[in-house]
Amino acid sequence: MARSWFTQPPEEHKEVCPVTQTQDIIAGKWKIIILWHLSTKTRRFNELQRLLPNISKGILTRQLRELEEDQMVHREVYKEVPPKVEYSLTPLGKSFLPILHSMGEWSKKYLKSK
Amino acid sequence: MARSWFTQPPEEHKEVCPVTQTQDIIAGKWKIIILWHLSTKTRRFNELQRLLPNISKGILTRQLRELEEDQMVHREVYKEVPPKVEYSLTPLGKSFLPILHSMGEWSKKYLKSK
DNA sequence: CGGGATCCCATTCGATACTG
DNA sequence: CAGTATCGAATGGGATCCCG
Repeated sequence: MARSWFTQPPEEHKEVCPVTQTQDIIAGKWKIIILWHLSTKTRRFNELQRLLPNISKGILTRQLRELEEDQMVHREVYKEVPPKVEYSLTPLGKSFLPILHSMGEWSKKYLKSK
Repeated sequence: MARSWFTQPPEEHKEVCPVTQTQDIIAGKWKIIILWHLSTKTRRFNELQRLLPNISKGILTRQLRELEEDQMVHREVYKEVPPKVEYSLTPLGKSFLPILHSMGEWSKKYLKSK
């Protein structure tokens, strides 16, 4: 889903639904799982890729860049050879963890695992 | 986003991330706003369409059907002429409202409105 | 009134090859 | 190691027409 605006009739009353704003941030296919894996510790790019076995580099990069744009994730580049890049949650990212947690609890409580 | 499974290497350790399961349910472009409009009261099809000015009938129907499949929304058909259909939240749908609310609060608290 | 069926389009995902 | 670039495939949204 694209970053969607919830617009009233054009030009009339543009308004953003706050819940939708939240939704947009975590809407990428892998974003939630990335946040989950970063919730406990800082991780390197390759580490994340191993944790997400079916993701390709390009996609992982894009998802991380978008989370970075939204200031959920911090990217720390070490100028070494070979390169080393570490990803971690920003304060904003950490502040979102309770919601992630409650989504998980809700799922386990109410959704029959299909 | 499609209903995505978080799979370990094929055939090896299929597992569904609970948080992702939750995400999948509300991932449709209009689902959150539909749930929002149903949170206070039962509404008819046309009423929902008026509340969501930029949605087409086909899409609204599809979003509602998917919410119904996921048992978030109940569809009550009155056998009248002209037809009358009412949508309301199921108990499952209602149980989700606190999360919707906390997503909204998080957004308003931490996200600078762009 | 409340849809279903169809077609089209934009976005996103994903595979592959290449690179500092 | 951690990317970038490119391209094709899949998904989901939207418009339009038809129907009981």
